[in-house]
Amino acid sequence: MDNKLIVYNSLSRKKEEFKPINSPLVGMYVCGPTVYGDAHLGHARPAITFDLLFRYMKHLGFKVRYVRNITDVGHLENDADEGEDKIGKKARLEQIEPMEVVEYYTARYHREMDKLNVQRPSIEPRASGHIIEQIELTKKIIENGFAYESNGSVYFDVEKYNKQHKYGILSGRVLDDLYSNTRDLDGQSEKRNSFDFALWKKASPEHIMRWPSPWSDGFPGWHAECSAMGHKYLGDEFDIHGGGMDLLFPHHECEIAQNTASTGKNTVKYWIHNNMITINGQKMGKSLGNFITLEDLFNGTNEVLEKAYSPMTIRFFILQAHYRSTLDFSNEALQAAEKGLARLLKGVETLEKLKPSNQGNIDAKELKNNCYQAMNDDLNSPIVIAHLFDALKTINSIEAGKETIDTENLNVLKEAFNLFLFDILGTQKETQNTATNNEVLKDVVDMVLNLRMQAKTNKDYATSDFIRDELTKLGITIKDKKDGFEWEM
RNA sequence: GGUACCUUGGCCGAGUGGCUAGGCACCGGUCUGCAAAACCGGCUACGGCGGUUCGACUCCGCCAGGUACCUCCA
Repeated sequence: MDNKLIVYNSLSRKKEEFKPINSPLVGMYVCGPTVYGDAHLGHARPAITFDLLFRYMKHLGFKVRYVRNITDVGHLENDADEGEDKIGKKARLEQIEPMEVVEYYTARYHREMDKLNVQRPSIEPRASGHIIEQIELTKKIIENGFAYESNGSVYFDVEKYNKQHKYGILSGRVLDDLYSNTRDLDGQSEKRNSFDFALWKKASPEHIMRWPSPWSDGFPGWHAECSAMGHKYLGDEFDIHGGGMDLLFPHHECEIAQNTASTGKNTVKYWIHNNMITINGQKMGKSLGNFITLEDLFNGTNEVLEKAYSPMTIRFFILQAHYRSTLDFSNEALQAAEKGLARLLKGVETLEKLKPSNQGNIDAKELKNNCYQAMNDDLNSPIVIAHLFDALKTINSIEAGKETIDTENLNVLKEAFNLFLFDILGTQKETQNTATNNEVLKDVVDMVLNLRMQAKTNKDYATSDFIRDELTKLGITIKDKKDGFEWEM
C-alpha cells in the first residue's frame, strides 16, 4: 500500500508530501501551554490535532520524537500590569512560590489531557529548566551580530537580520509595514526598533522569577525557549513544528529568526498550524474571557453549558472538523457529536458479534483504503469519520440480516474499524458508569427484566410497561430482542 | 490602517468545474403488543451581483457580512 502522507505547510502555504529529513526518524516540536491557568477548550485543539498526527505517523512506521514544552517563565503580560511575568503575577496574587503555580497547573493540564486520551509527548521540557540553553542561544545570536545589549536586556536586531536573511517568511509580514504599525510597549526606548524583540529581559526589583546571566539578573525573552529546547532535543534541523495559528506571528516568526541567526539554518521543514475554536463566531481565548475550561466541560459547570460533555465527546467533536478550519462551539454541535460517537462505539460491539457468511457482498478493503486516503490528505479526520459511519451502516445492515460478509472481509472490517476509531482517532470507550461493573446490580436488573419477560408472555403489558418505565427513570434503557432483551445504562 | 482567511441545507461540518460527503435534528415507512434500537426513504444547500466556460457551489472580478494576526493567547 502506498501511503503518501500529505501535509499543509504554513511556510509554503501549500500541501506537500511529508518526507522526513532522516526517515524513519521524525522530530516534531509543538508549542505547549503556559501553565498559569486551567486548560480550556482551545488548548484541547492543538493537543488533539498533534496527537492525531503523532499517532498516525507512528502507525505509518515512523519513529517519532515528539517534544512539547511547558512554558513556565517569560511571556510578559502587557495589560494593566506592565511587564509582569504571568507566572509571577499569579504567584504574588496567591501568595505562593511561582514554581508552586507551575506544578499545580502542570498537573491539572496533564490530568485533562489524559482524560482526552492525548498521548504524552516523548519529551516535555520546561522553559525554567533550560535557562542555560536560552542564555547560550542569546550569546550565539550576539556573537553572530544579530542582537545587542541595552541596559541589561538583550534584543534581537530585526532590521539587521532582515538585510541578510528575510524576516517574515512565515507570516508574510514585510518589515516596511511593521515600521508604521507599532505601539508603545515596555522597553521601547531600549530598543533600536520597535519590532525588535527581547532575547533576555532584565528583571525589575519586584520581579520574582529571575536568573543570573552575563547581562543582568533577569529572565529569557518571549520566544527563546522554543528555539533553545527545539535545538537541544531535535537538532539544527528537524521535521515538524506545530502550534495554534495565533502563534504564527510573532512567536513562530521570531523563532525562525532566532534559529537562523544562531545556526544559519532554516531549522524547521514543515510548519503546521491548527485553527481556533470559536464561540458565537469569535475566537475562544484567554484574553477575551470567553473560554470554557475543560474541567467545566466535563462537569457541566458553566452557564453556557446545557449539560456535561465527556472527554471523548470533546475529542470526537474536535476531530469532526478539519484541524485547519475554525470550529464553532455550541451545545447542539456537542450533543450531535456525543450521539454520533455513541453510535460508532456501539457499532464496535455489534461488529464483534457479527457472524460471517460463506459469501458476502461487502468489500471491507475499500473502507480501509478510504480511511487511509483521508488521513493521508492532510489528516482529514472528518472524512475518516464519515467513512466510519458508512462502515457502521454496513455493520448494522449485516446484523439486521440485510447484507452478508465473508470471513476475510469481516476480519478486515474489524481490523480497520478498530484501527481508525481507537488507535488513530484515539477515541475510547468511556467507563462512565461503575454501576455496570457491579455484578449484583447486573443480576438484579436481569432478574427484574426476566419478570418482565414473563409478564409479556402472559400479555400483561401493564406490568411489563410499568417495569420498563421505572427502569427508564433510573437511566436504564431496555431493548427487546427476538428472544430476550438487552439493557444498558 | 496593513496582512491573511472565511461565508455550504434547521444545526455542525467535508468536498469537487459536470457524477451533488457524513453526523445531529425533523418527517414518513418496516420491525415491535406498544416502545427503544436497527433498517429503508424524505428534507437535497452552497452570501449577493457580474464574468470565463458547453456547463460553476467549485475559476476570475466587484460588493456585502464575518474572523484571525499586527500586543499575551492554543
